[in-house]
Amino acid sequence: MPVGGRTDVDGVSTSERILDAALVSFATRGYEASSLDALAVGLDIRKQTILYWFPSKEVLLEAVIDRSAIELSAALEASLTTAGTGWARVEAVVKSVFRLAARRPELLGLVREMGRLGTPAATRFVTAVEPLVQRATGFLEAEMDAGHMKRHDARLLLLAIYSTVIGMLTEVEVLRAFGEEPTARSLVRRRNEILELLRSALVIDGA
Amino acid sequence: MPVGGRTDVDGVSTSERILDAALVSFATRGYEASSLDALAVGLDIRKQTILYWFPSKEVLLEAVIDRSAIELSAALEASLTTAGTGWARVEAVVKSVFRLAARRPELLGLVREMGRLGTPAATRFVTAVEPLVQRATGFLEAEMDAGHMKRHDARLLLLAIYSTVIGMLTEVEVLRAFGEEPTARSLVRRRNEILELLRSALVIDGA
DNA sequence: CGATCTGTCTACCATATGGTAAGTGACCGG
DNA sequence: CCGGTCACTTACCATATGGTAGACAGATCG
Repeated sequence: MPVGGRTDVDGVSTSERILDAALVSFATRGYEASSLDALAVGLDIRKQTILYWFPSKEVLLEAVIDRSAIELSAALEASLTTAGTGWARVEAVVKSVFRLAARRPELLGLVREMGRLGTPAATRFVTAVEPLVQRATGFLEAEMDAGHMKRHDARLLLLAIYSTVIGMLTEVEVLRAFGEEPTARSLVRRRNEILELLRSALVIDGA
Repeated sequence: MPVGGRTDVDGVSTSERILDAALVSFATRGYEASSLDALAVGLDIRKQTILYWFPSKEVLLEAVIDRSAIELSAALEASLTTAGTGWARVEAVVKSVFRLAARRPELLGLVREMGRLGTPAATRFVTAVEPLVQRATGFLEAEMDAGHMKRHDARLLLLAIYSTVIGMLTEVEVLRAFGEEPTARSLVRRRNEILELLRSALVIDGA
């Protein structure tokens, strides 16, 4: 899985450009529905160039997953580490996910695609992201033990938070049905609604 | 879109069997990734039989969408109509969605697939389901006005509820990452967690 | 009985797919 | 200046895809 190659004129190597395009396509159209031919055309490249860097479509998928898992983990680890305690920290993390969604929606889209690709692709991703889940549940449990938050099953709570955030970020068509246009303004409103929901579920009144 | 045909030995017409199989495939593998050939093999039928009932793959998709929208709407309208007021009603609806998810997970899966298929397929679905959204928001707003529930933006609240429920029901792989196996027992635990979350967000203490 | 209609089938086809084999030109160390 | 590697290419190929054309058997009906 060479992530190298000569840096192109615009400063991005071909293999990197391929990864970028593949991520977007896998995340929006789905892995099976994405074709190497279409990818190549979009990049103004011959299909064989793709197969030169990534000897098969499956290897390309793995490379996309690995890179995305790293990027995702990095962004979340960062926001999990910084900021205060208790509710402030939860708020910070949610906000950072929304920022990520605005900047690189494909990353969130890929997470959703994971469900479709069974073993081993999904396992690969799950394994890569699991430490993050551990950290997050650990944090939530500690805060609950310390009495800073209402008691919940930490793992299920995290799953619920995840579902809500990802759903409100990625279900564009459903959004339309609910009369929400996918604009930046709407994004902020959705973020605030989520935060309000979580607040009432987590914050202990009079603290 | 003939939904007729001679009723087969087992009491199910061929066109209906095709619709069933197509729904499952579209919902789990995705529309583009589903092939008529594979569908036919699974049904022990020749591909041309599919194309006899549904003259093209796209028409088949539309038929699947229409039928699913009807079934979905029926299930939800029912639970929206019955049961008490305020929180009890919200609880009833959520529970009915979980029941539906246990019985026919493909229906929920198809909803998620909608995001991928742009116009006109998604529009078709959105249009069919919109009245339901209207009813639901109307109900929520009335309850808030009557002071039975904490105030929220009804549409955004509904979107959040939807996201959480659908996410916790369909993201099997993410579930695995969170250490939740997709068993019936786990389903109940997830349902209860969601209900608890919504309770704290909606119920007015001491009412 | 013969004509027609209905449901399913066999026989094809153009195109798209992932992938193999074998080049081609630029650059680079000796 | 020359052999070799690197990045990318053209030339193919077997298979799978959605779809067309038309045959065939059984039911229906005048």
